[in-house]
Amino acid sequence: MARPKSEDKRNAILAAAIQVIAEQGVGAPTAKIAQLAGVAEGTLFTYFNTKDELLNQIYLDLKTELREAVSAGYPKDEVLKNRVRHTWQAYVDWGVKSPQKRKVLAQLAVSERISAETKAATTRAFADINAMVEVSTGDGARKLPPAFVSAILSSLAETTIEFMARDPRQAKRYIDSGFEAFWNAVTH
Amino acid sequence: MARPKSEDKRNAILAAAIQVIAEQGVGAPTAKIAQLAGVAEGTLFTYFNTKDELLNQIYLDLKTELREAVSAGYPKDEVLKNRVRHTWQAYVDWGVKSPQKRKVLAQLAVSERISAETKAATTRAFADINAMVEVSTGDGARKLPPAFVSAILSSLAETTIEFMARDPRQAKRYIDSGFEAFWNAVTH
Amino acid sequence: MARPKSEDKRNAILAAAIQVIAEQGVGAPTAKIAQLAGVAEGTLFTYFNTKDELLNQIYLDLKTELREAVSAGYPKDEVLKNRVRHTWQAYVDWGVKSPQKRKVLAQLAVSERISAETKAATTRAFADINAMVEVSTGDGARKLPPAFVSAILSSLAETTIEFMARDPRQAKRYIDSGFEAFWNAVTH
Amino acid sequence: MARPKSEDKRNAILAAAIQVIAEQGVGAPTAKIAQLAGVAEGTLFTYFNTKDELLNQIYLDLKTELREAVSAGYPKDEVLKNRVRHTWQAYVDWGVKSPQKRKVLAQLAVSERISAETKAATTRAFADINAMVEVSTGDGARKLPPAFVSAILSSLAETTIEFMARDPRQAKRYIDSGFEAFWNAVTH
DNA sequence: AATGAATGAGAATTCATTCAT
DNA sequence: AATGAATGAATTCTCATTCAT
Repeated sequence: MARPKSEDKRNAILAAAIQVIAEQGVGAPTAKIAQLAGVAEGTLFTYFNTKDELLNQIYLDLKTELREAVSAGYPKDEVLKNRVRHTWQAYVDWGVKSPQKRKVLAQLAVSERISAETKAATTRAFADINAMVEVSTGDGARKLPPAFVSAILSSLAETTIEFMARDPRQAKRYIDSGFEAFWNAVTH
Repeated sequence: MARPKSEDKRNAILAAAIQVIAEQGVGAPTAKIAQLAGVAEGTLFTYFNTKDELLNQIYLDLKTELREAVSAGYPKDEVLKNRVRHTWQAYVDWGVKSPQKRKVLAQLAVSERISAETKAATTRAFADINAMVEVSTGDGARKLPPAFVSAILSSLAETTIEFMARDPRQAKRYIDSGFEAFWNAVTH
Repeated sequence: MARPKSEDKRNAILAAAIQVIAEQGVGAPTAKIAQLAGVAEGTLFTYFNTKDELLNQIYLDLKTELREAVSAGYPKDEVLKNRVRHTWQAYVDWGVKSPQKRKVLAQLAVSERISAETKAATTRAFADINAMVEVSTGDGARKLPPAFVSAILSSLAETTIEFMARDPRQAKRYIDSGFEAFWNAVTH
Repeated sequence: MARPKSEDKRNAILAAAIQVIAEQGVGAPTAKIAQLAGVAEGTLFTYFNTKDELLNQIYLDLKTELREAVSAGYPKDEVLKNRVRHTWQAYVDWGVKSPQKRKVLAQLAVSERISAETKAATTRAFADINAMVEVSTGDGARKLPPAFVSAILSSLAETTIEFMARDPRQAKRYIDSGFEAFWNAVTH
């Protein structure tokens, strides 16, 4: 059996697309992506039927990667705040480490080319994170909807990452202050 | 001396561009913008030399509009928390009222077509808001850089706006919770 | 009576057109010509109905100017060779002095925008020069058609002008050698 | 490995361009060229990156073709005058046979779109012809620079070709008279 | 008559996608 | 499956000319 399509090539295309889109935006030509991936222009289309399909796949992949980064090593036996802090740390670490991927995700998120279906799929994928967050913060007096808490975490983490990138010497300060801000935001 | 350039036409082009870009993204054709504005394709270019110039102008305009919305009616004699709350309210109100403009701003912000100069100009324009925020929150124990506080305000407001749009019946709840979250984030 | 149209403006447009076309070719925009002439874009068209009309006028003007330069001061009492030499000298002098006009004439001559009528008119205008040339060289043994002799004069003069422009220090040598070449070409 | 670029198509584009430019000038649309060549509009640009590149290639090709026409069958064992006559004849024959190519060459020569590099390349290519001319005429009393002699040959040949085209019945007479004129011009 | 904004038909490219090899 | 040439619709911008002022 087996599909002779090479997983390597597929990955090369995805990686090349991320790089080129980070530099040139969503309008980056498929030809340039193929070139950087080391495959022919037409080959790209044997792996992805359309450019939109490629774009959606990237979105999905990056969201999944982030989700996994955030989930990995979750210290389920630590006290509440430490567990949340772990999530925070993982999110920010991933963002700092992957500026291109972050940029691409931002571009795709606002582009009109990510289908509702793709968005729904990522939402589903993040459901367990939401759940975790719910547990984490759910016993406070004020009840914030878990999706809202998640969104706050994301947006504060993104903001924090940006300031860390802009001023790397203060990175430690930002990541700590950012977390305290988040913690206070959702627990008080 | 011939007919003067019409401020109306210029505004029509800007408005049309915002609408079309909100729908189709930054790649929206100038032809469609002109059509919606009710002018000939070529006319667009008597008001804006290039599409990029138009895009930068829109970015500047929208940022300015937001800034003014946020500044208007600032209750300088109120107690601290009320003043900040006013800013919050104004930001969120503007966002809720202007979903297209918000979308366009998001697209432009991540696009590669906004020049460094334009970005610098908006940063300068927002300087006084940062200053205001600094006063507002500056006497707390933890000192967050005012630009960071501003950024937190923006990101939490954006998040709040999105949830309000998604679930309008809970709008009041979100705007209040969002503010409390922000307030706790930056004052504790 | 009187046409309030300003002869000055008309001339300014013609002069500007020559300059701009010398630099940018026949495709030079009328807007740029108008600008250099110091008139509005539309004004150009009150003096010349179409761009082609302007082009044809320039062609006619320059040909006339050349013809007049060549005719002026014709020493009809000199011996044959001196009379011809005078013509030669006048042609070359004009060309050396008017590189832009020469360039424009060359561009227009090969362009498809000069009407047959315009060409015929210049041919007519040059008829007396041909006649003069005929007299000049007509008593030789070999009879070359006078139009051919004229054309040979032009082409050798053009060639000479080019070499003079390219290597101004040898200018004197070229103009003399060029004339001898022409004289030998048509009299032997 | 996919279909290779077709030399035929490339040549068809060049030929079509020559024809269309001869008719409409250098401003002829690439779309029309492509159409006449029987290829899609976009295909033209897989063979030539820009219109200017196409134009420069045509210039180079035509100059080369002329050079080869002039060099072919050079009778190096004939007496001096016969050798020069052969060159003359070849030049004029080519011109008479290729009115469109001649026209295009004339248009390109005065257009601003032929790069200095391209011009230099053609000058180099013609160096051996100049050399040949130098030998041919170099033992005369008056020494004309060989480049000047070459230029005189070209310009007289062009003039001759024009008169032959205008009055084909006298063609033989013109080509002979033209040659004698040239010969006398440069040897006396 | 003078002005310069308005017009819209092109113009040269670009680019996702198809298809012959 | 892989290649890259071929396609032609779409895009931004230009420009001669018209027209309101």
